Amino acid sequence: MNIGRASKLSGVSTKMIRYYEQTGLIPKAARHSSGYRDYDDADVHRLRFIRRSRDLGFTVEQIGGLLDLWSDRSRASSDVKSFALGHIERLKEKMTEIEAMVRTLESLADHCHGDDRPECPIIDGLAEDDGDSLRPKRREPQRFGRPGGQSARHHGAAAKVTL
Amino acid sequence: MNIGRASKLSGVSTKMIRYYEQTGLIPKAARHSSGYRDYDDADVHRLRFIRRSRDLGFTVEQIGGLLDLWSDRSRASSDVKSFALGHIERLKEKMTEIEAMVRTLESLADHCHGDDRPECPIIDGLAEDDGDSLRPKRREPQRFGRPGGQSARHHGAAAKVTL
DNA sequence: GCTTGACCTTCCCATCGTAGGAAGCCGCAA
DNA sequence: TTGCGGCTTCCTACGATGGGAAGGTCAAGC
Repeated sequence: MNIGRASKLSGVSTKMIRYYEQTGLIPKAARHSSGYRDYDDADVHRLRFIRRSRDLGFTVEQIGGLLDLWSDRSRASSDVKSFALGHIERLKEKMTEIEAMVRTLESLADHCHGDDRPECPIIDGLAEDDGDSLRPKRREPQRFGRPGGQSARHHGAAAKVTL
Repeated sequence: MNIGRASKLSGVSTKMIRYYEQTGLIPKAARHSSGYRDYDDADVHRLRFIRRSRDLGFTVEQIGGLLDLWSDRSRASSDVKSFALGHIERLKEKMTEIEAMVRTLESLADHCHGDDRPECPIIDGLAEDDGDSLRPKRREPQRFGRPGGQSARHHGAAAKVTL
């Protein structure tokens, strides 16, 4: 079958199929005499595998590993499982980062009247001229030296999350 | 001050400072006679604002909007608030997507023995040859026609999340 | 003075996954 | 034969970031 058919059956765009071939994720497709790529059911099956893996957040590189695990009939299921668990961990880290952003933003938004006046704690929070924490807004003048409790640096500045 | 100093004070890399200037997010910096860029405290302040906004997951384009809101002294706080709330919504969507991935992966991993035998429901789930749902794995042969309850399509295939 | 090293400049390239488009060939049907 | 839709390759872009090369500048130490 042609690439368009394989694309429809697998849910992977033709652009991506060619890209995966080019980068070596999948082997070079057979060719008709016309030069058209030719795919069979096994190819489509693999493309589906790839699409599902992408849907689960694996990078293309990781999918290379998954494909190896798939075709390696003698590998242990523990190999796959640790791969998956590692990925789950990474996903959870992302969630934690985003969660921190949401919490920070919500705490800022909570204090914003959201009316037609210009004063706005959200913008003020972003514009604050102290260090990295944009949170508890300890605006009281005198308290220098580290306070006793749990105040500072609760969830300041998460790492990159690539939205 | 030079760009390196501004970078250290703001937490924005020199590369990024030049990039922000180039793309118009920040105005072109003043120059010394030597050609070196020259920054003042207000510039650093703005860079901090940008960095904090990035840390909260805003795109550079959105930060352009935030900077406008910041400098527009007559804008309503509701403008800022809706901006922020919209962003919070987008972040929560991302979280939901990632959450779905995690749930799917965990349900697959839960059924994987993770020992030295090769059988692995995780790989099998990715390789399944039916539609898009990679879940309840209703492998029983005979049950055609849609089953009664809540079975299929629970959380198959989230959209792009750009990990 | 001159050297050295840290800092600055611009310009180009790579990343990652995906998409758009141009120019041109192929296949099939009317 | 014409025409259209599909296929080919090649180039471009995105968004944010970093790496690095080739060369100019500055300040400190001799």
